[in-house]
Amino acid sequence: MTTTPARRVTKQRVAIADQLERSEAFLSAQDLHAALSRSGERIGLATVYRTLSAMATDGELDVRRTDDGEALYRRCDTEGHHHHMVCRTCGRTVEIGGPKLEEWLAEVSGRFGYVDIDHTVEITGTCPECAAKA
Amino acid sequence: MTTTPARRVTKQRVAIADQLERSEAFLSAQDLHAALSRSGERIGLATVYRTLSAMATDGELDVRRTDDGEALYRRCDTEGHHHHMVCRTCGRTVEIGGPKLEEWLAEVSGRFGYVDIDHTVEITGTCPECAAKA
DNA sequence: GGTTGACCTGAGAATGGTTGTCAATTCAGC
DNA sequence: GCTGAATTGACAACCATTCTCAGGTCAACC
Ligand SMILES: [Mn+2]
Ligand SMILES: [Mn+2]
Ligand SMILES: [Zn+2]
Ligand SMILES: [Zn+2]
Repeated sequence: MTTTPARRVTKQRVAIADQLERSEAFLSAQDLHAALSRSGERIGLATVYRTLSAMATDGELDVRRTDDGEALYRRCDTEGHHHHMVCRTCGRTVEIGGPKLEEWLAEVSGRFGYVDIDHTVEITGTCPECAAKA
Repeated sequence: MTTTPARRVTKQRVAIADQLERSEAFLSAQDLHAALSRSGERIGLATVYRTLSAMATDGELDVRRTDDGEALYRRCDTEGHHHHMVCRTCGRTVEIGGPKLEEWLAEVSGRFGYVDIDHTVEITGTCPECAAKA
């Protein structure tokens, strides 16, 4: 029985959640902090990091990692297990799931005797809009 | 026609390659440097980073990222496109590929009009040996 | 086996994202 | 309103990784 710590609704958290709500793409903590500063919100960088981390833990956000290790966050619209297909140009993201992938996983893991399987799938491509502009 | 820079065989690179050769698991640059120091090899940390990076670029190594962004390297036994199933306990890794996954990718990306698709799949589980010990 | 020069090394400084510190502030229940 | 735990933010600390550059080393060619 872990005592769940009380969660407060602060001006900062609302501002961060709003910003995430209106973004279709994945954003870094630094990105978000810069955007908030630009729009007049004066929020500490540490608070942004803390809030993003907490929201991710609560499943409200998806996390992704840049090739050089930077963490990117985006609101998660889908409940339950799923994956993402991200546009490498504009960041537009589609949430994806499907039994075919899971079947393949079960088959492959079974073949080698691996159990208690976890997996992450990252798909990157160019979205229709960006492809049209090219 | 980019002039390929000459590659030299130095004591340091041999030591690093050897260490990688005898490891079944993914290792970080720091891990590797520590292991080399322990076995008497006195190699600069910067050299380890440079060498791993170069080998990865040449396709001799696979790279993986920890959840907190640390880069892990392992010798790659397979030529061409493939994925990995890693034991979360001992690091033992199986190289995996298959048309079923690629078919699924083609179908999904096509459905949303995404083109020029790239993807990474990370599978984590418990290998038969480690499962037996549990 | 000696010369030569591009390549390579390593100690230390610098970088940059992220987390820790802690006094001051702010929610939220009473 | 009062009160205390939760939260904030300026700043320091962390830590993996990269940069710098003076000195060392490989390999080709005599
Ligand atoms: Mn999602
Ligand atoms: Mn491989
Ligand atoms: Zn796009
Ligand atoms: Zn194992």
